[in-house]
Amino acid sequence: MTEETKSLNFIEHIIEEDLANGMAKDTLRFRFPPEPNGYLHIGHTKAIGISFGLGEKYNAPVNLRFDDTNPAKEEQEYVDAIKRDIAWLGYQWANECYSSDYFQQLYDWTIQLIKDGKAYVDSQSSEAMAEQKGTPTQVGTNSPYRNRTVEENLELFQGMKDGKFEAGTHVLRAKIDMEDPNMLMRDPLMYRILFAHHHRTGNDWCIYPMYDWTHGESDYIEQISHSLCSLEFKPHRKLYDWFKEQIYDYNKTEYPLLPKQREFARLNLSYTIMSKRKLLKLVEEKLVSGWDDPRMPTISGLRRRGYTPNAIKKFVETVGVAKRENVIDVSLLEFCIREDLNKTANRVMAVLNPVKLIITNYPEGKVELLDAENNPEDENAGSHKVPFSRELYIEKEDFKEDAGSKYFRLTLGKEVRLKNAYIIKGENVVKDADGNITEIHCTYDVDSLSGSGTEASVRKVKGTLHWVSIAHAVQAEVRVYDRLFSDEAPDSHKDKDFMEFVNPNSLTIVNAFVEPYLKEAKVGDRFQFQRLGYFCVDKDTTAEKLIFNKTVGLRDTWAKIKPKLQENQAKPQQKQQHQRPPIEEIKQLGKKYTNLPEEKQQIAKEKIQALAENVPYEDLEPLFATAAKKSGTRIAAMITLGVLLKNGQERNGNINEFIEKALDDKNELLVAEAKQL
RNA sequence: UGGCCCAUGGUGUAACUGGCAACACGUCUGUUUUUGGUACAGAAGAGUCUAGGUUCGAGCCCUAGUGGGCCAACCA
Repeated sequence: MTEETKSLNFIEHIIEEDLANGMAKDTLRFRFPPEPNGYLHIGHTKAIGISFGLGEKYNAPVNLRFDDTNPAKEEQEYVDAIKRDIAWLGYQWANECYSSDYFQQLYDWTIQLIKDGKAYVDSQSSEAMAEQKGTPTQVGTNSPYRNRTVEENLELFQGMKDGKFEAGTHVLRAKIDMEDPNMLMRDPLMYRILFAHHHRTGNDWCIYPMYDWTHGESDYIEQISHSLCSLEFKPHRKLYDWFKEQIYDYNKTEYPLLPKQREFARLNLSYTIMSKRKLLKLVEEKLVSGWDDPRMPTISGLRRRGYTPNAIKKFVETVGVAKRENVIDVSLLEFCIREDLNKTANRVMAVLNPVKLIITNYPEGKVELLDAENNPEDENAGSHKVPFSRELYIEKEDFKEDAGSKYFRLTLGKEVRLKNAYIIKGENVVKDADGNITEIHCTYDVDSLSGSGTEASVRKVKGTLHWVSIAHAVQAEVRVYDRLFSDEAPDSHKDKDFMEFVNPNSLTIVNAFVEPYLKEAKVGDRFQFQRLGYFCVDKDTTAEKLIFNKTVGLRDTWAKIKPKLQENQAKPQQKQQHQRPPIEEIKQLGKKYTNLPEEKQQIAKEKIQALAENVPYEDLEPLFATAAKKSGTRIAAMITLGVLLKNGQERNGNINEFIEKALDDKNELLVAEAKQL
């Protein structure tokens, strides 16, 4: 058994506890309840991963339930997209459910509640009701309609259902407690009149149930054991429980299990937004090409960008589940996709920013078909042929006339390897009138062909370049993406709208040259463009035109070195430490002082003494009052005091008292320090 | 002038109350390499928001403070 015991997250702990307390494993059941009012994004992926992941872990069913109680915002397009995305991620739902399927049941229960005096029709304006609701710090007051008779309520509610009233004239409210500190308990709305076409129920209803009433009861009807949602629903839990307890009496034999709502922190990603409303705005204002624009953090966008379900799942697994607000660094997402693609994507060569390279000693008109390994990480990936000739394209970035020793690429008089081909040496350059390099001339070592086994072929050269034969190159459009927002948290600024941070340069279209092998590529195929990054074939590709999306770049150490080299010449600069006051550091050192082994204690003492040089007496004095038992802190204070006294601090009553008290202490270390003073 | 939730390296998540707090990403070194990728080896970086308390012993329990989040849609 090499099974590694992974630590459980808090939700798994809850489930394990429930199981331990006698809950039958086969009653476990979960659900993912999106509202079909937009596309799913990477944040939803966490919720999906949690509930579907739990389903897999416990072999329990997971329902996909569309929370479709607001016909004004919801559309079939979104239902289809949501199903497509979840299926693409590789999850299978047990049942496809719709809250709207429960409208009748919900209605029947509502009649019961009215009869039991637990709900009433209110006929005020929304403004009047809002006023009576109070505020978070102020209790509410009862509606004048709160005590309508059951008969009157029944009749009015029937009228609402029958379409006898205009929208906004009446609502149905639960009768709970207008003084509850939780505002959701102050007679929440259960139904409103809405003359709108519903994507499933058409015009059958003109009253629609509200979220709290619908969601919890949908869970109950489906007998969901654990209803998991994000943190902002925590206050709803009290209402969730209230409704479910009222209903329980009506149907306990049919629906014996009471679901349990638990909340986790939603996922936030740096440099992007996670709000369907805001994403919709980007779509509507055409800042992106649609919900599936590869720059969008939607699942559809990520898919089109070239992300894989595995990478996304790994990502969600890695970020974990907890209750504190978090912002995940995009670098983690990028790590996950690179890790996956590194193992699975075939290597090819493509030049995005070309400059002509002529091998002057290579015969004109000669073409060789060279072997190119598809994937060094996968022995079974095979290889393909790549044509080589006298005139090639290489990246402009890969040549420099005057290069320093840190530059491993092509320069005059030095040798580099052309990937899968020969070793070449830079000879000279041809420039246009403006001084731009138009051609690079080089010579090649005839015996150095990759894989030929000759002595020359195994010579070590500093750099390896990718290239493509001009005569054989296929033109392709490459869409290179930068982050959609320039700010780390675009929607977290009170004073600025997230739209202000939209990066105007998030898309760059490049006309690239790719090796002919790519002519066969199909929409969705993923490749590594050697030395550049991962790319996938976009759905806009036609028979005439190949289009690639850049998924993510390779890790680029050179990109990090380059600016440093320039910087070093520019400025000497000393680095700014984030400084905490020295007394704070002393307190910290002191806290653990007594637990340290002797050797480390000595080091800590020296540190304290050094820090003490910069401690003003006013900072130290409060520490004299440290509780007797916190001897570590007192020792640190004593050491500090020693330094201060040495530096001319005068003794006073407080100081003497502190020393006296220390001399009487049972901690020997403290006594020793005190004696020295 | 309320209620609820949260607080652990730069980021995210762990840690049965018990030995100088672990893992991943990120950062930095080095080795290998026909990708300045990958892989491998290693390093730096927190002493767990603060103050009290309980305990022989607290990141974990209690109290208070501080900081952050959520709650006043006929949205979900």
